Amino acid sequence: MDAEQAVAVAPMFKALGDPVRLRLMSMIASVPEMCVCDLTPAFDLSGPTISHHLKVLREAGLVDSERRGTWVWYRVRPEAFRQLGALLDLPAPEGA
Amino acid sequence: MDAEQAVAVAPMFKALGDPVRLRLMSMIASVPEMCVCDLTPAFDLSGPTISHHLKVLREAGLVDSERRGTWVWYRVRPEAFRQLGALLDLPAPEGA
DNA sequence: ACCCTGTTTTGACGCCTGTCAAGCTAGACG
DNA sequence: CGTCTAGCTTGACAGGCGTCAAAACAGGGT
Repeated sequence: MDAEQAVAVAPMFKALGDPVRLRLMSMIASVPEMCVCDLTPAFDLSGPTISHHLKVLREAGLVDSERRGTWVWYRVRPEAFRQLGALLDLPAPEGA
Repeated sequence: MDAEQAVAVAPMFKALGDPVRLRLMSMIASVPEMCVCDLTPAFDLSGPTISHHLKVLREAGLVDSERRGTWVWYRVRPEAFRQLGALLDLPAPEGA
């Protein structure tokens, strides 16, 4: 992996490097799409804080959001997941 | 994924969420083990800074280090990689 | 015992992050 | 148009992070 690719991919890992965002990601990935109104009550955090975390996930390219009427829906961007998964398939060292 | 698991795993993603650490990890994972003396010159950073990043990777459980004589050698902890990879195999949403 | 090289620790600095309160915007419904 | 709800943005604050210089530590060689 060269420096350029590292700079491109690191933000995705960084976005997942917070327990709240990891749970948000897991919840969103477990269904085709998820309403913010169902995400927020799962945490002991203010609405703005959840909104902030969702923005981080969005800007990392991990999720997409869409407003439909009153509610906003989030879904995962599967190509981002594939990119991360491919990176973790690094050649396993001997003795693994 | 429950909150407890998220708290346990997030530090691994967080450790990979820096371009320097991602490259370090990639370099270490590409061979059975890697000497710090070969890692440091690959970056335009001071020795202490590289040492700091290696410590973060170590404390996240991603690598192990061992001093042999003059030099210190790093190698990946494959079980950590497997744990991360398993998490990224989340059920893909329809329309992927 | 002493120094020389390789690595880590400590201390300090500025920037980034997670959080909340308060204010703002978008859409639905009278 | 007014107002209600859902969600986002802004501003502020404490704590964390990346970096380096300086100092400390570990081994090997002389």
